[in-house]
Amino acid sequence: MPELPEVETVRRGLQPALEGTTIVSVEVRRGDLRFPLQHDFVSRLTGQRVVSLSRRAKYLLADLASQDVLVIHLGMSGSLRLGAALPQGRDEKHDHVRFLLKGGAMIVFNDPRRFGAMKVISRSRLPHDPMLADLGPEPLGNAFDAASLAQACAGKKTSLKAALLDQHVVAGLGNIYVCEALARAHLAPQRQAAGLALRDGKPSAAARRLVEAIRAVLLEAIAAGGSSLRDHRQASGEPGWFQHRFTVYGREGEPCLTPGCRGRVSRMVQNGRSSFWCATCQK
DNA sequence: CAAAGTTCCTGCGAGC
DNA sequence: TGCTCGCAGGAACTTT
Repeated sequence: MPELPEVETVRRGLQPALEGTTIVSVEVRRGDLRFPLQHDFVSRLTGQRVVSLSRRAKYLLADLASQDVLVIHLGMSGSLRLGAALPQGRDEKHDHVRFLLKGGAMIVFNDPRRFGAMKVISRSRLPHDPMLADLGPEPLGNAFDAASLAQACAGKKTSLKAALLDQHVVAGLGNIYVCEALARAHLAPQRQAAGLALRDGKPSAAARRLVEAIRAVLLEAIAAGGSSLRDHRQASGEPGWFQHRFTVYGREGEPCLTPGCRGRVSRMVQNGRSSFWCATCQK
């Protein structure tokens, strides 16, 4: 499941092949992704030079010389791979879009569940596009700190878990990294989000711990090439390695890894999603 | 308005 | 062994 670290890993893998290169042709094998590809998707990309490849939350943004931007979201099971080799367990039938680049390289969008999305948007309209307009701050950016997180959670009646999954609060986290960040911050997922709110104008210690935990877990995961459960691969085809460093995700019944804690990892369902946590050290 | 529920889709693993 | 079934989940959309 590509969350921010997985998307960033893909971005770094593709950047050298893509930046400064021209898209020679685009082959659409299945255009019915999360929503259908635009009618002029191919024509707006063909012959265009890619100026840069960047990322916003879980979105990849390929800036084109034409002032258009190709926006890509990998959804649940999407991947972008470089070259022709098919990753293990992948079927060519899920290769939905192939980009042939000048020089002969190819980038392939593969997505069994077709929850992914692609769209070409003019650069000037990008900030107003519904996909990106309402996203919260980048968790690794300067705008995200304990005060802003507390502000975003103020008055929320939902759980902390639900708030962190809400892309308006902070953009780029998914189920795995929310579980991991809460474990590191020793905060229970079912805690009220509003409990992080400012106290006497200052962010709570919990908010500060949480921001640091989010940052740390994302940076470590990026350094490890992301997490590969079923789907994610680095652009090279290599799996990421961070799944071996999960402290709670997928570890129901196993011992808590917090030093000195004798608890075990529990699982519960919140808003239809699994939360893994240690009831002993997450309060 | 906010929050919870539903939906999209397919592969996989558990259980019979 | 081979089948069915439930689960996984991001985000848009619908309902409460």
